Amino acid sequence: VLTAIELLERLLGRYGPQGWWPAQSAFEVMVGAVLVQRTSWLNAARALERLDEAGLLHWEQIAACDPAILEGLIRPAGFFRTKARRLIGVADYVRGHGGTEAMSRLMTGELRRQLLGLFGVGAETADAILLYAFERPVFVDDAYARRLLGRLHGRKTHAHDVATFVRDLVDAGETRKLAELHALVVEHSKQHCRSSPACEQCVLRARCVYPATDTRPAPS
DNA sequence: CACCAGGGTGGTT
DNA sequence: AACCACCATGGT
Repeated sequence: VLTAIELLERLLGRYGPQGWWPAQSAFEVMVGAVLVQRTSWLNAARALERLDEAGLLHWEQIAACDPAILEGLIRPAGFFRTKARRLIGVADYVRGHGGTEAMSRLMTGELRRQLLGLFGVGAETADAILLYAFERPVFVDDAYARRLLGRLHGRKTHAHDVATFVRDLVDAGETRKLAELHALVVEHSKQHCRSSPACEQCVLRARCVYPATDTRPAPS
C-alpha cells in the first residue's frame, strides 16, 4: 500500500502547500487550537482576530481577563463559555510555567503529558499544539486521518494503525512534512474523502481499495 | 429546514 | 471499552 511519504507527495502535487498555522507566536497557536475545536477555521480565525484587536493574545492578559469579556470576544468560534474557561486555564498554565519559552525546553513526551493535564486539551489538541506551536515531529491523528487511512487500507483504523503509518516520518523528526501531511489530509478529506465520498476525481483512487468495496448506488 | 465544522468532558451502559 | 448528551456559532 501507500506509504506516508508517498501520500504526502501525491496530495502536495494535487493541492499544493496548505500553509497552516503561520502564527506569530506559540501561544497564539495554542489559543487557535482551542478555538477551532469542533468549529470551522473561518469562525476560529474571527475569534482570534477579535482577541488580537483587544490585545489579548498574550497569556498574562487572558489569564487575568474577566471570563464574561473573553466570552463575548470569542463568541464567533462557538462553545464560547466552555472555550473561555479552557483559554483561561491554558493561559494560567503558561503564565505559571515560565511562558512558552520554558515549555519549549521540555522533552516532547513530558510536554505532551503537561498539555493533556489541561482542562479542554485532549490528545488531538495536544498533538496539534506540539506540531504547530512547538514544532515537534508528531502527527495529528484526527477523524479525517482515520477515515482516509481506513479507506486506503480497507479496514477500520485505530490510533495504533495511524501511528504505524507515520512512524518513519516521526522517527526521522520530519516536523515540516508531518505538518503539511496533516493539513493536506484535512483538505483532501473535505474535497473527496468525505463521509459521503466523491471518488471519481480522487488522486488516490488507483492506490485505494475503497472504490472496489464501494456499495453506493450507481450514478444515474 | 438539516447538517457540518481542524474536540473534549462527564455520565451511563 | 463503547456509547451518549452537551457545549453554540456561522456557513451551506
